[in-house]
Amino acid sequence: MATTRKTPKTERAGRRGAGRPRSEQSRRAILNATLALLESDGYRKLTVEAIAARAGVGKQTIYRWWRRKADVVLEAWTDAAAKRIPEPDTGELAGDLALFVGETCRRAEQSAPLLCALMAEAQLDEDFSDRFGHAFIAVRRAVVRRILERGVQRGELAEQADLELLIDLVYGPMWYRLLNRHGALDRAFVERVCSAVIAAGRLL
Amino acid sequence: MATTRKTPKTERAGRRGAGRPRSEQSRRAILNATLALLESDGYRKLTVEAIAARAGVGKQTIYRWWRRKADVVLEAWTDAAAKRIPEPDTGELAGDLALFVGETCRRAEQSAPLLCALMAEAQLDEDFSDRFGHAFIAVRRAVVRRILERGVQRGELAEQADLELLIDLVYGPMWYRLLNRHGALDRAFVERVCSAVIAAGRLL
Amino acid sequence: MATTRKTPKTERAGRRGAGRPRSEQSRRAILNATLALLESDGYRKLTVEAIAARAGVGKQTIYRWWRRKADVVLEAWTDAAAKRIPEPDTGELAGDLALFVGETCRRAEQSAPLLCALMAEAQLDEDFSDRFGHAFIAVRRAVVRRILERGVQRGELAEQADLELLIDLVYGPMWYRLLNRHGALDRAFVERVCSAVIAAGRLL
Amino acid sequence: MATTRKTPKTERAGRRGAGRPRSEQSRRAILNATLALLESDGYRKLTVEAIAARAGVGKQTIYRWWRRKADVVLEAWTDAAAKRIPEPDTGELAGDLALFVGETCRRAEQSAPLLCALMAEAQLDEDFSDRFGHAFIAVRRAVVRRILERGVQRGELAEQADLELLIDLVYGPMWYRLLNRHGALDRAFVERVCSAVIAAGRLL
DNA sequence: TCCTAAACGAGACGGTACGTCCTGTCTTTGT
DNA sequence: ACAAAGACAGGACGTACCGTCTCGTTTAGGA
Repeated sequence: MATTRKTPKTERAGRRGAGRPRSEQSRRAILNATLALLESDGYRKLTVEAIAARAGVGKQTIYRWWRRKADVVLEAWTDAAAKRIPEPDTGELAGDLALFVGETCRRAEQSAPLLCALMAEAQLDEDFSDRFGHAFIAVRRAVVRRILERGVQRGELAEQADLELLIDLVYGPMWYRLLNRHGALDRAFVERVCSAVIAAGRLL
Repeated sequence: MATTRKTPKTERAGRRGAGRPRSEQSRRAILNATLALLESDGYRKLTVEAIAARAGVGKQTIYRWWRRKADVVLEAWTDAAAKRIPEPDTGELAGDLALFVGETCRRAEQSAPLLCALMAEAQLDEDFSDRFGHAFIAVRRAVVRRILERGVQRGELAEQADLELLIDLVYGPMWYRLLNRHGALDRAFVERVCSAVIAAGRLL
Repeated sequence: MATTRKTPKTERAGRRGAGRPRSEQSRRAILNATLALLESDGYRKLTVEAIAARAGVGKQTIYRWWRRKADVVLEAWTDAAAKRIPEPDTGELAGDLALFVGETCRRAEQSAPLLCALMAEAQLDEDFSDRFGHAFIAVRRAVVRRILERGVQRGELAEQADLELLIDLVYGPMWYRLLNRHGALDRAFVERVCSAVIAAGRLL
Repeated sequence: MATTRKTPKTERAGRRGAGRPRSEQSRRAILNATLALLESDGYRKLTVEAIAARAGVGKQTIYRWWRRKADVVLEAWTDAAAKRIPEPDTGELAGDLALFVGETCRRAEQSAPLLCALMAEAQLDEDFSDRFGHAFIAVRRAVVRRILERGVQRGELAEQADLELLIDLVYGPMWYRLLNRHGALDRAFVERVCSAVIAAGRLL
């Protein structure tokens, strides 16, 4: 996904200017250490110092490539869950939606603490908020938008349906449950959310 | 709202034991300083030390009455936006919902940064999460639940409608927009969310 | 000796205003830790972090009261070698000088590494240089000056003798040997330096 | 002066094996940058990184040819003040001493900060201390020794005079004033030091 | 003329210590 | 007994340099 880096001097692509190149090994070590620490201690206790120590790396090497802790986490998670959720195309809105929302919820529930921590960080840092919004939220919204657009073309949704709102109906309840932990993202939840979205999309 | 205090020694009511009573003046100063700092610098930079300094108060006085920073913020906001949203009862689901959701969104948009900070804090602190969930989220969900239940009784919603899910459809998109700032909580949003909720609630 | 402190807020004397008073226990712990570490590892390896750790003290507590490492060392040494060298007054210049220079050399040789480190630090830091010059060098020069002045009064030295230069003849060779380690500060050295000073002081 | 180098592979002389030869241009740039930085910021802030940056040179190029920062400084100064002080031989001790001490003080006062920095470094680094002692201090002491020895031969000094001590009387006060900045190395100082040395040397 | 080898600039690397900031607790004096 | 003041132990922060290590490039002989 390539969360934007600091690009310290070199232009990132093209002219592999002078100087020792970035160590892929260190990058991996940092990302792995981050995931391991997240797993064992949670985001609150995750410190840059701990990551550096666990990865056997200087702190500077972290700060050189990531602006803040949350960026490391974002990249670590992105890297780990690299395989995108396949964009389904069953030829029918209900099917597409069920598949996609189902898979999304399944994965979200697995990574719940991490996702919540990222969302929290986005609230505390303007800069990370942007990165998170663009690299993460927006990408996922786009997938749903395409699914819905196909539904409009097939006449399964109203011509003038407010797609942005429908997308919010898909992701809103999911995040709301994730963040507040008052309900599971189970099969029933998925079914009903999908039904609600389709019902709402049929109205003008 | 009475966010749970530490109630340091005295049982809060009854025997107003000896000793200097709590200074209401300090309490106000702390709450005001908190709001002022939140406004000017954002939650990230809000520190207990800064609050104490701004309020002209010892740090201990803060720790004596609130367990953590977020509790102060919660009380500050509760205090400021004290007047509850009236629970409407127009005799019709659509009307009740429109009134309540409209007013909720209006207020939420005003206090957006503060609400987001509280939600963020809830992700980072188990303990505060509980308090936030019970004192805040749950209370507001209950209002919507009562509105919906009246709708069921009047036959405006299906008998077996999943009220929990409908509540999520009310609050989910709102929080989602608040947290991600990708859309406004305007009149159109309110209308369409209400329609969607009602439409979904008519399905089995 | 009271190397000038930062005097953090309170005026140091007089109105012992509110607030927790400075912990004498921490001060002692810091000074002791400093001496112990100096002894075992030398000045080069002496770090503020190590002092704090060894003393069981927060780094802040060190920085609150001393501006830099060398100030701690200066105070630690001053404190330890507190007992001043007695200012001799035998009624005869040769005797006074022999006693004082002898004792000074004896002690200097004992604390050689520490003294050299302080002198080195004074070269690297303008600010410490002043403190060292006034709190240390000047005090010791004054003692010699008084001894010499009594010699002048008794007619043992020329009326117009350049006392400043004579003092340099006393301390110069001593420091020179300390810093360069090319000769001992032994009995012979003391005797000959004293003779030289007196001989020089008899010339116009 | 040839401060000992690392002699990186090549034996320095003889078989100038293959490979790119050392860049005299870089050497000059490093030495100049060092002097410039010393002048503007003082020794404390003189870092290898800063020298490299200012000289437009890789850090490695510095480490390849000098073991530590102080060695660079030593060579920079040696290079700049390259012309040795001529060893005077007027046929008379007083004259020789006056000439040599006068010129030495004149130059020392010019380079005072640099000399003090070198002396400081010698206190902090065992290894550099040796190099400094042998390449610098000892050389200068030898000159004075020869002057004094001629004085002994001519009968201007006592046969058994302690020459080592006399040398300390020459250099000690000078260094002492340089390091403590409590007095100038002016004409009067030179005269009186010389007189004192001769007077002391006449004693047994 | 090419080949080999060392030195070059650049700059990333693992580290260490820095000096600052904030937390939550404590110990005073003052009311 | 509470409050303001402020020192305390602790711990993480982000930065500065250290001395080492690759890189790709340059500059000499020697083949």
